[in-house]
Order: sequence, then structure tokens, then C-alpha cells
Amino acid sequence: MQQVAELAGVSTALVSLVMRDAPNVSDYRRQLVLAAADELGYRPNVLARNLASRRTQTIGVVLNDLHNPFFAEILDGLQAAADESDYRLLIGNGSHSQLGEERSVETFLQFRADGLVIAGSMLSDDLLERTSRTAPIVVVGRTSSSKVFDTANTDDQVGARLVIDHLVALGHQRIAHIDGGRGAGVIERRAGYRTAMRAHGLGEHIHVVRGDFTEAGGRKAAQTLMQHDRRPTAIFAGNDLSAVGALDIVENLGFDVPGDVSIVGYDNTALAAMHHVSLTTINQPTEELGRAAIGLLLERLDGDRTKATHHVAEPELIRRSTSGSPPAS
Amino acid sequence: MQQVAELAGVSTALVSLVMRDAPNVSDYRRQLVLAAADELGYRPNVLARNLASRRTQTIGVVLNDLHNPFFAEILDGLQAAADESDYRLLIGNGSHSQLGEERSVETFLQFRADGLVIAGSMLSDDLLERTSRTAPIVVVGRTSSSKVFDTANTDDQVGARLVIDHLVALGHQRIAHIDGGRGAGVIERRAGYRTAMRAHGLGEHIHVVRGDFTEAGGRKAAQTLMQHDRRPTAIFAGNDLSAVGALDIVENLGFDVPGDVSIVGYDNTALAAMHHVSLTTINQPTEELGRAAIGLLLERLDGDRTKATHHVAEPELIRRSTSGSPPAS
DNA sequence: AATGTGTATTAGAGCGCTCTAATGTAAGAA
DNA sequence: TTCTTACATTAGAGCGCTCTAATACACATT
Repeated sequence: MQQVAELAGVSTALVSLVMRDAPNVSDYRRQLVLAAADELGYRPNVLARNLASRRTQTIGVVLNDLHNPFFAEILDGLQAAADESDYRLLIGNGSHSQLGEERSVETFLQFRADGLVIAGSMLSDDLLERTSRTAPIVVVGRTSSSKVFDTANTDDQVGARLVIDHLVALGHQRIAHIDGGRGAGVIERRAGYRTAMRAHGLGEHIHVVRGDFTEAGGRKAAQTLMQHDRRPTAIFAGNDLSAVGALDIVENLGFDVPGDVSIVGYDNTALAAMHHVSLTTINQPTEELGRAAIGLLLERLDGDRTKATHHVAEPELIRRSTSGSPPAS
Repeated sequence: MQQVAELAGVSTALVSLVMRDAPNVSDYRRQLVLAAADELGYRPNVLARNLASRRTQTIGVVLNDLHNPFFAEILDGLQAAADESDYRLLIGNGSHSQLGEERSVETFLQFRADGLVIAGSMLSDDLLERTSRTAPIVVVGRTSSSKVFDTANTDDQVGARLVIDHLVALGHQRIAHIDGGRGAGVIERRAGYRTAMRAHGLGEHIHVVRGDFTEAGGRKAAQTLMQHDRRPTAIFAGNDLSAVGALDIVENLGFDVPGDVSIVGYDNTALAAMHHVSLTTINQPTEELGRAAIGLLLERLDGDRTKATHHVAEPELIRRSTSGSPPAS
């Protein structure tokens, strides 16, 4: 920077002003500085800049599982909104584990990201609240009544009810649920499932098997379900990934989908939309969620909102080929 | 840091030593400092640390397309290797575009990442070479004979040959290829396809349609292919994603796979392995590639290798259900 | 006792910027 | 002319660490 200043014959302060194109710099000097910077191949050191200005213009995004297309879709919304607001996004890999998420969060905090978006978090509310004392955070895809941090998610209870209503309307009674273990939205989806089942007078058929939001998990859970003596005629999987795994096993075991068993997922990822899969599922408006998350963050960063806000989007049933009437039997 | 030093009754220098657990610190003081740090909830500022030490212990990873599971799989290898070497990974989203990749690279350079891994890059060798003057970079999934930066990739020419050999052995002659536009490995796979076709005396049947490594691209290309007056009996798609798109369309048009048309992908992603898809494809050892990339980077960072090294892994044909003999006709 | 060796600790000069407060300068108002 | 006001520029004090060189001290060696 000093070299640039010398070459341009100005002070380093002026170089600084030019580099972050501040107002009140004469055109003449601006050109001088830019030319000098170009000639020397000068590139501002963000570390120093951030250290001095105490802000990084960077938002850290922790994605729970890069293998799940849902998170790639959320990221699209985040990226679009961030681009518009002149913030840059850095992504941390949660590795589908609590430890992985914690590490990513820690890295971002140490790099002094201005804010964090945590998608599909497995972290406890308590930890998240403590974290948000250091930097504002928005949790995506998970409900929370926290008074401290913001959230952007779909109403999963409603989503689960949509699934059950749909299956019941088709005539199903023995509807099982594969949950998502410690994943995001698990509690609400499961509660929604239970409530809806009872509302339809099917309380006795409630059957929950543990999954983990992965394909392998869905596979294993479906195996358990289909070996059960009163096997279900419909399976509501906690997300698309596990639904696909379940689909696989069910057909492998010789059952027809949806002739013998209906399968419904959750998230409406590209996976579900694939013609070969054509999974009935619940849509989450990922673009909206991503944009909302950035919006909430910016409100905290620019303005001075301190009250926690929870953006809730509407889920929507997407009917495809994996759901139909139960076998006559 | 000063507060910690005061509370512990030592100098800031000693606090610094303790925080990066350097040797030659007495146990007694170490405990004092750690206790003080804990009490104050002190967390070192990486920005300042990096500014002062001129290294960040961070490797920037630019992933071309988060929607493509191939990159998630590469990342697994990178993450594992980075964890072992005490480096942290930060991910940049290439947004499947050149501009997106450039932006991510720029961000990482400004944050002074110690090194970069660029997976599936659409950037020019020239730009990459210039970039590698600032920080060492390893390009994954793309061949290059650069004398400046390192690469880790599969031998795509061989991979393409495996595909063609397989299809020819099944009896196919009219084998078309959907390429990947400006994506990584495109040139080699296409060249491998052409060479192998000629080697089998099928030069006249060479037929390349442009794709872009996305599902939509594969879909569109397949549409074109199947409407051709001499439509192919086999399609070699440049990657799994486009193969899946092609698969969709081909079946939608009423053709049987593999009865009427065989389809082969590339990458052996989880997508291809899905029972519903069961795509014949070429395996790339993603774990090996990821580890190799980090390894090459560390050699540059720790040691002082300056000569470009190119790690080449072996591709392998994975036979599944989308390839079979051509129709008798 | 003098000297050497190794370990533990610290002062203080950077790292490369930003930002506040001060200074300079030109044009319009009183 | 003198005073305002607005704009343009700069000096220099941090930001929160690391790292070199210096210092202090205990212990072993001659």
C-alpha cells in the first residue's frame, strides 16, 4: 500500500479511500492511485482490512450435509441474496455431524464472519444462543422459539399433516414414519405425523422408526418396517434422501410402489423430481428460505433489531408417482 | 489478550505462546493462562494472528457445482485429509460458472488462504497459473500439462475408452457422446471417445452433442439425439448428472433402456448407484483424488517442491443396468 | 569462581490496513 | 474583506496478534 502511495505521490490514507471507493476523492487522484495499484499488481489484504475495520463483509454458511441436495438448493437462495447485498459467502462443511458443525462455526467466529447462517443444524439451542452473542446467526430449516437467534423454516408440523391427510384420503391407515434422528425439523415432523394420525383416529397405527436423513438410514429403516408383522401400506420418510433409500429397499423386497406401499418424502429436492424417482413429497420454498435468512441477518447487521424473528414459510404437497391407494386386501 | 495476560499476571507474549501451544512454557504458567482465558471467554482473533504470522492454516476449496454429488464426494476426501493435517477447509461456491469460480478464488486469495483446491474448474490454465503465483493451487478433476500448478485427476481418456470398449463389446456401433461444454475433463473424455471409436473402426459413427454437465443439459442433448434420423443405440454421457437427464428423456420418449438404448455415465456418484437409476458408469476414486490434492498442497506448503506434479488415478468401469446389447434390428 | 548451556519469560517492533481528527483549499455568503 | 461551508487530503494511532532479540535464571562443567 505504501508503495502504491509513493508511486502515485499521495498518502496511504488516500490509497485506502480509493481502494474501498469512498466518496470525496478527486477523480484525478483516483486515477493516479488506480494506475499505480495496477502497475504494482497490488491487492488489498483483507485480513488487515478486516482487522482494522472490525468487519469482514462475509457471511459464514454452515451446511449440515453436502450430500443432501436440499442444502445445495438452500445455498442457491443464500447466494443470490448475498450477491445482491455485496456480502460474500463462505461455506463450512458440517459433515453431517455435530462436531463438524461446531468446528465450522468456530472457524467462522475466529475469522470474524459478520454473521452466520446455519442450515440443518444439529446443534443445541443453548449452544446456538451462546454463539449468537459473538455474531448474529440465523438457523435455517429448524424451528426454534429462541428469544435470541432468528430462524427461517417451513412449518413442518403442517407439512407432516399434509402428508398424512393425503395418504389418509387415498385410503391408507397403517402409515409409518421414518424420522431423521438428530436432524433439523425432526421433532416437528414427527409431532405433526402423530397429531395428524390421531386426528384421523389412527392413533393405534402410529409407528415411528429411527432414521438419520441419509439414504442408508432410510434403507435400514424401511427394511425394519417391511419385516414387521403388520407392515405399513404407506411410509412417510423424514426427507427425500431417506425416502429414496426406502424406495429402493421396498422395491428390492419385491413390493410394488405405490401398488403395495406408498412412499412420501420431504423437501422436494431435485432428487424427488427425477423422472425415475418421481417421489411424492413436501415442497419447501428453498429460494425463499435462503433469501429470508440473509434478510434477517442484514437486519441485524445494518439496522439494530435485537428481537428474535422467526420466518415461517408454507409447505406444499407435491403429488407424484410414489403415492396411491393401498392394496385392496 | 492483554486482559488475559493481566489476569494471569504474565506478559501478552506468554499468552500468545500458550494459545498456540508452543513448547518451553512452564506448566504452572500454562495453567494460569488457560484459566484466565477461560474465565474471560477469550478466543484468539484469527485475523490478527494471520496478519502477524502470515499464514492461515486454511485451505480454500472451490467447488464448481454443489448440485453435483461428485463434488460432495471429492470434498469428503479433502476434508478427511485436511483434518489429519490440522488444516481447516473453507468452501467457495463456483455456482457452475466461470464468474462464480473467479469470485471464490479472489475471496480466498484476499483471505490469504495458504493454498487452494479447485475442483471441476472452468477457469483457463492461464488464469490458474497466474493465481498460483499468489498461493499454491491444485486443480482436481481436470487434466493439465501446466508446469506451474499441480493436478489430481483420473485419466479421462482411458475412462472414455473403457466406456466405448464396453459398448462395442456389447455389439453397439452407433454410439453418441454428450459432452460437458466448458466443464472439467470434457476435452479428454471427448478425445478418448473419438480415439476409441476410430480404433474400433467406427469413425463414421462419431456423434458429439453438446451438454453442460447438468441434468437439464443431458435432457436437452438426449432429445436432440433421439430425434436424429440415425439415432444412436448407445449414449455415452459426460457425467452421471447428464446421464440421468438423458435417461429420463429417453424413457419418456418410449424407448426401453437398455433394450433400445444403452446409457453410460461418468463419475460413479451416489446418484448412479441408486437402485432406481442403476447407471453403468466410470468410477473416479474420489477419496484418493481428494487426499492426493491435499497431499500435493502440503508438499508445497511444508516442503519446498516447486515442480508441478500431476497425480493421475485409474478409472474403472462399473457395469450396472443401463447398458446391454443393442436391439436386433 | 568463572564460564557455558538450556529453558522460561518478556519487551516491543511489526503485520497492512482503517478511521478519527486535523489541515488545506476553494467557492459562496455576509 | 472576513467568515462559513463543503470538499479533498493527510498524519498517525490503533486493530490483536506473532516473532525476534534480549534478559533472567538454574544448573552443570571446568
